[in-house]
Amino acid sequence: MKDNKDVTIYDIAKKLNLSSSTISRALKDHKSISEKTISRVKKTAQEMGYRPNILAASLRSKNTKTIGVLVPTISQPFISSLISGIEITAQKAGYNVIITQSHDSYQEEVNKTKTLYNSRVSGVVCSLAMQTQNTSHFQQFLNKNIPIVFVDRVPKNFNTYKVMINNYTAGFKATEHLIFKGCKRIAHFYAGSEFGNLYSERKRGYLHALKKHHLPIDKELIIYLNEVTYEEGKRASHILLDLKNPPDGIFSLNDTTGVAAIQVAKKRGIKVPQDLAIIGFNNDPISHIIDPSLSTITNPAIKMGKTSAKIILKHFDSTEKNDIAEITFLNTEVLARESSNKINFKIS
Amino acid sequence: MKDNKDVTIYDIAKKLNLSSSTISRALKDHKSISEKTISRVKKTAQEMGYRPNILAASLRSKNTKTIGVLVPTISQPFISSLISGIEITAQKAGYNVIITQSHDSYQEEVNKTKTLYNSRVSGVVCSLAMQTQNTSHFQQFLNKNIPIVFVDRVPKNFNTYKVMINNYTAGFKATEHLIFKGCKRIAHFYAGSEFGNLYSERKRGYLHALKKHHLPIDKELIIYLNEVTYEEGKRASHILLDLKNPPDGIFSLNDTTGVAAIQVAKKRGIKVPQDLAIIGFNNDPISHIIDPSLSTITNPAIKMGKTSAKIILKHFDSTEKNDIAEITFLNTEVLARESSNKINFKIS
DNA sequence: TTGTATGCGTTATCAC
DNA sequence: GTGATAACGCATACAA
Repeated sequence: MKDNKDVTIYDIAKKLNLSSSTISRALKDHKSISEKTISRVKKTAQEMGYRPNILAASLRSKNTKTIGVLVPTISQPFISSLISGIEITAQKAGYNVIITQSHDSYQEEVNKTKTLYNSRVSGVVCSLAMQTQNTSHFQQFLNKNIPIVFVDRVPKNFNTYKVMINNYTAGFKATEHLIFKGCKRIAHFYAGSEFGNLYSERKRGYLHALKKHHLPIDKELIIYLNEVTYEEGKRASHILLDLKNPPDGIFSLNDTTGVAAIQVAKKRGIKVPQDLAIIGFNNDPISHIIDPSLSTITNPAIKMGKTSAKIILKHFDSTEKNDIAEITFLNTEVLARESSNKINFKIS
Repeated sequence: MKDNKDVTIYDIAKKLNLSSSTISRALKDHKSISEKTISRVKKTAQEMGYRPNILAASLRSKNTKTIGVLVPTISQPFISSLISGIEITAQKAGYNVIITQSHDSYQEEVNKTKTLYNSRVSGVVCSLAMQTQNTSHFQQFLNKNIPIVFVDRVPKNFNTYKVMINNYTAGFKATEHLIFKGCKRIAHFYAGSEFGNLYSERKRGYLHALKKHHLPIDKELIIYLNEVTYEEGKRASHILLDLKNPPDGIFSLNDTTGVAAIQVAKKRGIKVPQDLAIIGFNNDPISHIIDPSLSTITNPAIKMGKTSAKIILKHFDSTEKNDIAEITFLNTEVLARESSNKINFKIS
């Protein structure tokens, strides 16, 4: 019950008539220590209730065994799954995970990088804030050879590890899916700057699919969202449905806004998918709860997290730091559900 | 670009012809240092690119300024919002947040407490695993005077800080809401052990509401879920609707299973809320996406997180550690939506 | 195989 | 108002 002093390697050393360095080595299964000593040391360490002081170890070895995570907001299905994946892999390897949020603000992102930097994290996993236009605030990590993995929302011009899906291909597949279902006038929600290339890549895929299938590109069908929120999704949907010539399909940049589109359509008496087919992105829980269920593109959040953590761990093991610009692409799939289930006539 | 050595207070001291202790004090606005020196020191610290080594500081002062978080799973709306709240408050006070998950396993929870303990966190925020039956693994924190705040899923017999809602009252209110809407046979989903009193408290409120309004308690309407998952919610719903005398209302322990109930009912051609009124718990995003929208009980996740962090911070400031068993109750409200919107005849 | 000595960068306790 | 010095607990280069 008392605020006992911690047992140190010196205490163990004294008890066993050994030196502190022998204890230190024995506890780490150092080669040069005899089996017998090792087991003796470990046993008494156990008995004395020794716990290593990782602070001292970190100070000495200049390695905190901590991965810093910087994301827009924790409380989004995709992000929280991502973090979950990071945590699982990191813990297995004996690494702790520190989390910080930028709340999609550039300034907060800059501040939080400083926090992580000062916390001397061993590595960083980051998904950029929507506002972020340049990434000079991440340079400090590279200067110290601290690996940084960008995930999902990755910067365009910054040579480092990246884990992502091919948003261009995904956007293409999503749009083509609607085309295969018979849509002729497909609208699109996008957002963000050209810098964070995620949404603009999806848009590029969208445009290419239209072109490939000889469908006209109508600028009034391409709506820019100021934020990727439910409210903005509703606003955009109303704009589309107010058009003289409304769309018969929507490829939305995510599920939240896709769901908003379904609800607006339903409220206005427009049938989904018969009059309006919709496909979202991410496979959030809401996408299969909404009625009709929302077709979507899978986005492997947990796997992204695990992969990001693994890359960081691998970086520590390898001595050659050449492949630091490695980009890992994970697979996505079209998840066809009710919201796009029109007559299926495939153009081939 | 180089792996430069970090600037230390010694470097600043040398440059200014001062002692390292003066630098240390100046950087912390120590009273006994002159204004002039303080500003001189801070300026050159800035210029030299000094960053404090919090590892060394932590080692010396035995304070990591870190809050450890231990939750079942990060990727649940309620939990991720909770963490978000913790992070916001902690960061403002200069504290970092380490996250760990128990995945609702008792053994993992024990392991993760050890991880946090060895990481020498300054305080702990924890929501218990479903399986957890005893809390002796948390005793180590109290022994070291490390404050621990249990939140949402709190233990029954463990004297420490707790932040929660009054689940009994909430369960009562939810049930009474259905009664006011005209339900006569109200079913209930519950789960967990008696130890984690959260669900059993809700059940207690449910039972009391029935009693108060002279409705019979029918055991076949009270279904135990092995897990609080969508699948279990579906299984339970089918059991209920297979009954000779099925219920006309369900109070579900959370929104996920409440949504499952709505979907099962719809699939079986049972009208919600006319034939079956349903109320959930938590106000998860899915609850207002489902059609008909799910009435629910609000559960202030972000506020719980912020409150938990504040309690820990307050604990550090206060010298008297008497009120360590303080329990904070946050408010909940009935959110009446479509799934319970039957004819409204109030019994008073 | 084990021991000795030193430093990691702070903070705190004296002393002046 | 400032300085010298000793911890904090561990890891490692160098000796033995």
